[in-house]
Amino acid sequence: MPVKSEATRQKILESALGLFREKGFAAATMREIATRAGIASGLAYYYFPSKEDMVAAFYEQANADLQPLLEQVHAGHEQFEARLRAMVETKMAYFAPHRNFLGALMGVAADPSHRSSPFAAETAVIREMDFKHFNRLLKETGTKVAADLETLLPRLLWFYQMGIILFWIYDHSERQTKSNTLLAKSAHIVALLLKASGLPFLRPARKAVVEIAELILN
Amino acid sequence: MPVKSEATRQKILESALGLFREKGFAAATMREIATRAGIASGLAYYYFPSKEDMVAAFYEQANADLQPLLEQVHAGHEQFEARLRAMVETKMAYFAPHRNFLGALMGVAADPSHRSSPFAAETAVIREMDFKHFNRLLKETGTKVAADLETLLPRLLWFYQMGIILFWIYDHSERQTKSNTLLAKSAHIVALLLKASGLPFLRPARKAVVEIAELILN
DNA sequence: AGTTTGTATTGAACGCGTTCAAACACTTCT
DNA sequence: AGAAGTGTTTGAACGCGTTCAATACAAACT
Repeated sequence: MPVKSEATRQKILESALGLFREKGFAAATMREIATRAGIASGLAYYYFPSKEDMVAAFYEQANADLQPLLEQVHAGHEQFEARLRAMVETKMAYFAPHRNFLGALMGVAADPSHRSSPFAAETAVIREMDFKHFNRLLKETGTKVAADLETLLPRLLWFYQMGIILFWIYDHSERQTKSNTLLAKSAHIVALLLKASGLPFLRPARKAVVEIAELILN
Repeated sequence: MPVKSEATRQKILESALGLFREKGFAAATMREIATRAGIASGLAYYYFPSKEDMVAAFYEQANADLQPLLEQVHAGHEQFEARLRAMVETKMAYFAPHRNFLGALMGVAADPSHRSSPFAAETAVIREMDFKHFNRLLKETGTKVAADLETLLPRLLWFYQMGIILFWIYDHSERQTKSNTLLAKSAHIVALLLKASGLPFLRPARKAVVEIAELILN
């Protein structure tokens, strides 16, 4: 019966994430995680391939938790810019208690070959779900762009979001006000750019951007 | 006498960088580094605070080596776009033998609180030297931009360069052709943008970009 | 009822980066 | 020459993430 087993897995994960939040990823030792979970030191490896894979579990948990919240965001905002902002704000708010922990982690984030990087193959499922939300953002707010941009845009917006969140993680300003300003101003620019991207005389510029974006994303 | 001491330091550094290049940062153990350098396992810590600080020494070495090469680049290119490309190409060429090693490292690169991140306080000196080269690029190629942009531009170009190099490090395409295309196309766009940035009707757009750049850079 | 089979759990052991008291080497002073 | 001091070097030891043979447990079969 996998019931007993699943309970143990949860105990370990809770213990781990709690300690990660309290003292950061590096300072939380596997032995301490095991002690708090009330198990032997080796058992965590029966459920998780490594310490880092616990982070992957955290991402999955977070992703699942965020779905209903994003649903509310979609329902609550008609305009592109407002909804885009709300989407990113929602994620920041959700991750806020884990901000330090994410900071300790992000060491690893830029490396796509790393399991717990948001760019890694292992996190593809979560990424795809995110793409879908940006797709929905475009569709439901009636944001029309040229066909060549349309395919790329969800992924470009996802990159944009990752950039903002990365900045937020390392934002040392009081109550992260800088991040909020950055989000507000940049979201406005994104909205303006999308509106402008259809203008006939900007076609060459758009083509150039699309070319580069395709190079990077494919 | 620091003569003997400096020789030991060099032996250790050579051994370390050699092993880093051959098997990557993680796989090269301190004990193996010590063995190859012909010293006791603990001695490396007399010269370097940690394994990671050997990487800092590598950056410093690379930075020093690159100065005369960049000098040549300045001398060899009159036009902004050509010189910008050559600057980045020169760095890629220099780091090419260490590409894998850099990849293994970049895990840590995004984290500014990390000693061996290019964004860290510890690497500020090297960064400043780089800023100077971009300053020179602007001055010597007679690239004039509006005053509000001028102060920020060297740092923005540095960011641009870091982005390209980051892409290059993880570029799995044959002989990194994608990176070269990206560099060529993006350098062209940068040049066009700078020319366009002075146009009167683009003033609001420039202001918006400057505002965001100041938020991020300060 | 015992026996087998498969899963869940233990804790000692491994190699890693790092620390540190002790030993060594080399000047400098008496 | 010896003592004292200072700068190098050693290697055992520590705590870490991780592995794994051994064990406990629980259900299924005879």
